[in-house]
Amino acid sequence: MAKKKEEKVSSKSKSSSKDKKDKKRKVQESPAGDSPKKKRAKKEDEPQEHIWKWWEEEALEAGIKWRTLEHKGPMLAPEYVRLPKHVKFFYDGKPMDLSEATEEVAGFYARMLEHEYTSMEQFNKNFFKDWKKEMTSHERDVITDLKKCDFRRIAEYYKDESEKRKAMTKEEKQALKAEAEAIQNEYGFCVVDGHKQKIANFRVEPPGLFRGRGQHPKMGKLKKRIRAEDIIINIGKGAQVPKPPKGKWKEVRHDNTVSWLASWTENIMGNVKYVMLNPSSKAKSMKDYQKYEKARELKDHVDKIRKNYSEDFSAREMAIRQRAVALYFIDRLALRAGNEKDEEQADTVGCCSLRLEHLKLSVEHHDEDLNSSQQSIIDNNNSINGDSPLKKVKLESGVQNNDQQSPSKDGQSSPSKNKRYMVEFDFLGKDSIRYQNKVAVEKKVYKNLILFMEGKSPQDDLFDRLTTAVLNKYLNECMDGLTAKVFRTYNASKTLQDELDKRTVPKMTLEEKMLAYNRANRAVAVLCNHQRAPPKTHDKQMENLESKISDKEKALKEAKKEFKKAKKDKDDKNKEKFKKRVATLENQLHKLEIQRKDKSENKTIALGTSKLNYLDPRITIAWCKRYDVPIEKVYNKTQREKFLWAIEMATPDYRF
DNA sequence: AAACTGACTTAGAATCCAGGGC
DNA sequence: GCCCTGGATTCTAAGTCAGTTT
Repeated sequence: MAKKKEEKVSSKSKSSSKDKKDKKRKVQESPAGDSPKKKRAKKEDEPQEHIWKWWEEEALEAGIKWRTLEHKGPMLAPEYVRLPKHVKFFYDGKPMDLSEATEEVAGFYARMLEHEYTSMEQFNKNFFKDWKKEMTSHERDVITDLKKCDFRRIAEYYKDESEKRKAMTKEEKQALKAEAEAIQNEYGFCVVDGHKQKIANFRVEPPGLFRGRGQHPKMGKLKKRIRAEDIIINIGKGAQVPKPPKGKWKEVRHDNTVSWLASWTENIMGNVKYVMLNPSSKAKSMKDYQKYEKARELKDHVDKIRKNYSEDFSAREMAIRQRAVALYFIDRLALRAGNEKDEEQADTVGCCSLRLEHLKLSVEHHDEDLNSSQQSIIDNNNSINGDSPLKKVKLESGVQNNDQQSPSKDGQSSPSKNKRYMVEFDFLGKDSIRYQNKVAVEKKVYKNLILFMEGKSPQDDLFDRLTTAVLNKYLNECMDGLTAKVFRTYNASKTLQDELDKRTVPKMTLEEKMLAYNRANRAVAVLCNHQRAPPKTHDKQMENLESKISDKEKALKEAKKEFKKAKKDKDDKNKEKFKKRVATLENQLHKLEIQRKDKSENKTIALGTSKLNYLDPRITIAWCKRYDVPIEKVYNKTQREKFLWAIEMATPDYRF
């Protein structure tokens, strides 16, 4: 199947690039194909009418993002529709009519009533304060206590509405779908340098209550409605400027050094928000490609860089030692750079912003025992070219690096003592995701950490002489364009490549190959600490699987019995029959068991983020081609669109 | 050199929806 | 044919990092 796609996209024709008007349509791909158009009613086939083979074109000059740009502007959020008269808000037990603005904001809160946000003090405090600002002076006089507010009727109303939507007839749903499609076609695309490109987010964010992650000081604040007057349109000089549905744009500009189509400033954090292109677009794809090329470039420099920072562990200047140790963490543990943050944001950290309270040091005295080194860093570091990232040590909760960990055999150790210098990290990182990891580090690193901590309090910065700017400036001297985040990309992709090499054997079944792939992917997700809340249904899902498995086991047992019986009876016909059945059942059971492993190992690990942002897609595609795994097995439609450039470029022997 | 601003990538949760099992 | 589950998609917050301003 992967074949078909290849042909469609294939660019063997050197002539290339002028095939702009390439009208070739999926529908007529194979006149011989015996499935004419019976699938009409089905979802329209992949709409690749035209593929922009930008990789065969000459690049635009540095800093220029486009030559021409046309679009219809963003779609504004629908106007607020008032509640029916009978849907009442109650204050202190009594129904109360609200002004339009007050009612709208009440509705935002009502819709979140089920959510635990509404039980958080900070959220309620912020909400109430902002809500009051929307009230008339009369309302403000009456409504003085959030606890006396009863939003339940409003919440019910919205719930009913969404139930109604779900219960609509087929025709109604169809109509709605058609409408959505029309909107997508109208606003969802733009034209860049003559090529139609999909837009990622053509709808401006609707008003609502701000939901920060973690302990966000601004949670619950009112996110204001964005009007045309707030929006800057960026568009080609010659292009027709879209008309706002109401009012005027804040500004129309023609800046081809940026890639966004529209922008506005959001009122909570004061950040600029942008309308940008979809990942499948040339602009995004090319950046993606360059990102991985940059990471590959690091391969040629990383040995030197590691040697340098190891030497810098003993530098005279404290700032340099700090830089070295921070870099060591970034490199070996795939930590993020860690910019400073202010009090207006959740308290989270990355490498450079670590505080003393985020790490604990300890020395462990181990009997000489090579087995126990399975997850320590030491073996990596002590060997001259230990070049794989440090693995996590299992802490209380984590789902860890799965199968083949040979349990270390205690006891048979020699009496010689072996000191291990341990650092235990525990901090909240991006999105307030907890990073917990205990690793053995080099002695020099350990001694430096003690030095950096001397005379400080827990809330003080570990690296007080270091900022991300300083670090990145240094990195840029090591290699052109090198920054802290390149290490994450590099280590992630390298890990995938190594793990796939290690885990795949040609004779594996497709399912086994997929398990191997997922495990390789998982190793990366663990490295990068990509977590997710365990799906609410996880336990039930596991139960379901278990019962399927035990059913299958029963059936298998039964079949085996029958087989034996037939054999004894010399009943050749049945013998054959049950032999076959046993084989299929065994096969099915095996698949189920693989599924079980996969699912349970995935409980709290999110594979998507690394797949989408850290793993050079060419590694995956080459693996697919080499081991005859259909690309559809690893990448869904959206992902195939995003990685089209890689599908096109990667040969079976591609290596990161 | 610190603070600020802007542009862009990376992130997990929420919501949507299709297709497999009954 | 209907319902439920789980993957796909959407959403937007939260990072990184460079350039500019103070």
